[in-house]
Amino acid sequence: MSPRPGIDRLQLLQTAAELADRDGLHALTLAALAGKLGVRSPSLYNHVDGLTGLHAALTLYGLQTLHDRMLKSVAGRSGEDALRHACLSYVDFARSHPGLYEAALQPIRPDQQEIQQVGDQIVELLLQILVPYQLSQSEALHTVRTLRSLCHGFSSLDRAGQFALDLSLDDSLEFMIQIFIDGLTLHKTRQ
Amino acid sequence: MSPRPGIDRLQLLQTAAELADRDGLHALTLAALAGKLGVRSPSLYNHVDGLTGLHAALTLYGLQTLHDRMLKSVAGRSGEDALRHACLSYVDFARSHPGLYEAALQPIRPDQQEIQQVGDQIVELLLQILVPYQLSQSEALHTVRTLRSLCHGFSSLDRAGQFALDLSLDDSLEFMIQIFIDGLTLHKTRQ
DNA sequence: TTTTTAAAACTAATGGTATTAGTATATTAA
DNA sequence: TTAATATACTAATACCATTAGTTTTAAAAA
Repeated sequence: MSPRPGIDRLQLLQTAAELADRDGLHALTLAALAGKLGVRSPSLYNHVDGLTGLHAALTLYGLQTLHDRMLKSVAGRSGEDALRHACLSYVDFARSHPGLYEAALQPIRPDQQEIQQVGDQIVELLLQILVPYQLSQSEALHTVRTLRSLCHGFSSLDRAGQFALDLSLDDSLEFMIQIFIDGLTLHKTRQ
Repeated sequence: MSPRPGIDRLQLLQTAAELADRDGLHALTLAALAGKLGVRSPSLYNHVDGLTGLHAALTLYGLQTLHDRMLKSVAGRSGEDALRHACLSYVDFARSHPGLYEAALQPIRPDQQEIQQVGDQIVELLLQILVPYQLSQSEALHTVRTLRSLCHGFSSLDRAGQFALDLSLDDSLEFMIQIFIDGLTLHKTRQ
C-alpha cells in the first residue's frame, strides 16, 4: 500500500472520459479534471505526465474499452453475423462515448508500445472473424484496414455532423455493412 | 478600396494551412499565425473572429479545396473510373494536407450554412458519379455515406498512425475501392 | 495639395491555461 | 512513537486568447 491513498487511477480515467464525452476532448483540461476530482491541477502530475500523458492514458483506456466491447459482441457468433456485430458494437461505442472514442484514435507515436498492442488486439479480433473467408494474409490485412476505415469513417463523420440529411443513420450503417460483405464475398468467389 | 490594405485574406488562410499541415491543427495558434504573418495577435481580430473563427474559415477553405481537387480528378471520367479517381483524389488531398484536411472535417454547427453548402457540393458530386448505377434516391444517399466513410476513415486512420503494419497503403486503398465497387455492383444486380 | 475618414495596426491589460519548484501533510511501516 | 514516502498543496512563471482603447496609414473628399 502507498503511504497515502490519493486519487484512484481508474476513477481519474473515468472522470476524464466523462468530461471528454460531455464537452468534447478539446474541453478536457487539467484544470477541469482537477476541479471535478476535488483537487488542484498540479496534484494531477502525481498520476499522469501532464496533459499529454492524460491524453495517452485516455487513448489506451479508450482502445481497451473498444476492444472489450467488440470482443463481447462477437462472442458466440461467426461469419457474417460476427462481422456485422463487430461493426455495430464499434459504431455504438463511438456514438455513446464520443470523447473517449476521439481520444482512442488520437495519433500515436511509434514508441507507445502499450497502445500499439491494444490496437493489434483489435486487428487480431477482426482477423479471427475473417478466418471463414479463407483470405490470403495480405488480403486479410487489406480487409481489416477496409473494415476499420468503414467503421471509423462512419463514426467520425457522424460525430462531426456531416450526415445532416434526413436519412436514417442505422439504415446507412446496415447498408454499408452489407455492401462490404457483398464486396468481400464477390472478391472471394472470383478466385 | 479599403483605407488600408492590411493582410490578404487568402494569404492568411494559406499561412494558417501551412502551419496546420506542418505542426498539426492543435498547434495552430493565433500567436503562431500572427508571428508568421509579421503582425501582433490582436491584429488578426480584424480578419477573423478569434481562434474559433479561424477554424471555421479553415473548414470552409479546406472543404472548398477538397471539392475542387475531386472535381478536377473526375473530369472526363465516368463509371468505375470516376469512382476510383474520386476516392484517390480525396485520400491524396488528406495525405498531402493533413492539417487543412483535419480542419475541413471539424464538427460543424447547423448555422454554418456556407460550410454546409460546400459539403453538399461534395455529396452532389458523388451522387453525379453514381448516376450510372441507377440507384433509388435513398440507396444513392446511403452509398454516398459509405463512400465518404471509407475515404475519411482510411485517411484519418492513416494519419493517426493506425496502419502501422508493413503493408502497402496504396494496395489497401485499391483493395478497399474494389471491395466497394464489387459490393455496389452485386447490390444492383440483386434487384 | 490638404483634409477627412475608416480600416487596420498597435500597446496595455485581464483571465485562463499548463507547468515547475518547493513545502506541507497524511498514512503506512518500522 | 517515529521515520519514510507518496501525495497534495501554495507560489510562481510563461504562454495563450481576448478585450479596450489608441495610433497609424492609405484612400477618398475637399
